[in-house]
Amino acid sequence: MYRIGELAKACKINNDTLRFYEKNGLLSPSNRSDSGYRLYSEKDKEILQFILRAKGVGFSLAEIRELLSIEVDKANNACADVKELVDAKLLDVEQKLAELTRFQTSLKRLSDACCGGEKSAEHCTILEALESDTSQIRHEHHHYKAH
Amino acid sequence: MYRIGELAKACKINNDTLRFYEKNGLLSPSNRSDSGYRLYSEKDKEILQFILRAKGVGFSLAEIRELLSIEVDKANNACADVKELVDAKLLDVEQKLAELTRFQTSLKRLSDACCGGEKSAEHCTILEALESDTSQIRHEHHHYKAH
DNA sequence: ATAAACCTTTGAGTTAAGTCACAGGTCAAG
DNA sequence: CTTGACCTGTGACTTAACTCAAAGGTTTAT
Ligand SMILES: [Zn+2]
Ligand SMILES: [Zn+2]
Ligand SMILES: [Zn+2]
Ligand SMILES: [Zn+2]
Repeated sequence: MYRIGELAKACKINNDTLRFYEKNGLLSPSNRSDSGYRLYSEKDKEILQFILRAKGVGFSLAEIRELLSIEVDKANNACADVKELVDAKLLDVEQKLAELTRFQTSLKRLSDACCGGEKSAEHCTILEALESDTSQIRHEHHHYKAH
Repeated sequence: MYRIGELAKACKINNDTLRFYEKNGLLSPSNRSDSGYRLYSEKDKEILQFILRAKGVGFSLAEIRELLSIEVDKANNACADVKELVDAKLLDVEQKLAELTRFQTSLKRLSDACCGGEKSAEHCTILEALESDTSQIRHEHHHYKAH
């Protein structure tokens, strides 16, 4: 049996995180000591590691709660159920990737068009691009590489 | 001069968003009517569009505040200052991309290893991977493509 | 003149995943 | 027997970017 600080240290998380997971229905200690201290079993530790691994591949706590509810009753759940959760998350991640990739492309274009020199920003192509309607950025900078 | 609702509608945002931007030092209307209504000028509208475009390439409001402070005093700022903001954001975006890509890789590997069938999840490779220490996922699923 | 649509301010709620502060109880060592 | 490390519960705070509610004043149209 681990006390809260022992388990937290072993898994490199904060004691409060463990209390937080308990409050949010992810992991409750199997026992309490006479004086009310939380006592976690090996099995509890395994569940915690499950949670941390799931976090490590991008699952939110709400999603992990779903995974856990399947975990504890594998017999009455199908592979399909598990895979569905993974595939939904994958879609989610890919949508975020798509948005970030758009940001990256735009930012790169902005950065590349700007000379980055020490003279006045009065004609900086980045500011011009943000001021104007066009989403296209002119790659000719009238003081490009010059200043 | 636009009243708040007119400008909001023209730019497809919520009235409250405009009030929020004002409270947060991003955009204050140039005028008020006798009865206290906000009155936005064409110039104000352009600043709002600047803000929305900057949001569109991924900048946070705090970052946009910095961009705006350069915008209003271009003469005393250099291209370098602007480019620095863009490059910092680019780095930021690329770090987030890296993390999401790691998630994507892991999730794909998990998904690919699971048969997704309708039989019991008792031996689902996804759950096994999350239960076990190994970050490697065995691609042999003892009921892979079978069930 | 009255209803509808619009505006004002203030302040609270939302989401996610914790983190921290407080006041006090418990346990082991010396 | 006292110190220090640990534990308890409750509840407030954090970040970001809004969004909504309430109570009331203004404008416009009919
Ligand atoms: Zn330049
Ligand atoms: Zn520039
Ligand atoms: Zn299967
Ligand atoms: Zn499976």
